[in-house]
Amino acid sequence: MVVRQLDPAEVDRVFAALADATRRDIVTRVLRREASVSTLARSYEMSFAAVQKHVAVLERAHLVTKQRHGREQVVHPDVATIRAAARLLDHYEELWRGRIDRMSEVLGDTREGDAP
Amino acid sequence: MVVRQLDPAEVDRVFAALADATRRDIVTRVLRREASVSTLARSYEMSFAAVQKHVAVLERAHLVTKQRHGREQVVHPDVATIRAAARLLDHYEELWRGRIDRMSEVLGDTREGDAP
DNA sequence: GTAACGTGCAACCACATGGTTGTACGTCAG
DNA sequence: CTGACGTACAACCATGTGGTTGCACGTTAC
Repeated sequence: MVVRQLDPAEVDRVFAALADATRRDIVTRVLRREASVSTLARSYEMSFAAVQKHVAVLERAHLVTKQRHGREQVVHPDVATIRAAARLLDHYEELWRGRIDRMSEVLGDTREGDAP
Repeated sequence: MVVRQLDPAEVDRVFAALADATRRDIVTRVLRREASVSTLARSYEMSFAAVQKHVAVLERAHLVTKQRHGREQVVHPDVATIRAAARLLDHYEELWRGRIDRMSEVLGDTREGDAP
């Protein structure tokens, strides 16, 4: 499967967006079922405007999209971006694996390496 | 394999730490080969103190550890945390998959669902 | 038409972040 | 011993972030 590549500035936005528990909760909620901004807002102990801002941050990071439906704005997840972020972290693990392999090579050690 | 669970506050710190290109570069560098703080500092167009702060942020997020070696402080990666973050994003994808399955069930649609 | 609802946006505030410079201290080389 | 190196830490500044309140505007319900 082809995963869209994110440029560094977009990676910044994605991880920054995920660095807040409320926003992560919004993502998990709309992954289960899309919801309007006001519906989401009722779930949290903060103002509507605050939730609106969180959704805007997620939208700028391309983690969610909004779709107008009458007077409501329905929030949908953008799984491609989540997948791209997951693959980036997987890539870090592969780097680590690569280092283990190089070390094993040097040491003449054929054991399957893993994190210490 | 068992992946250590991160509490929400730690997830905050991990993603916040990864939301900076310099810090991501530091992580990739020490994944390939551990390096002292001063060695890292020479690679970037900023002061030693700035790099030192970036390393401190990564350390607070448990993405790296420091190990004193003489007068040098050697930075090592903490792959367990990277793995935990990757698994968290994988979990989001599974939620999405779960929703697709529920939708398919309701619709009587047996096609393998994927992101639109 | 009117009232309530959902949204967008601006102004404001407290606080964290990313950078700087400067100072101090332990360690290693000569 | 002395000097250079690597580090730690504090003070400072500009900017971004997470929250608030208030207001304006389109949409739906009655």
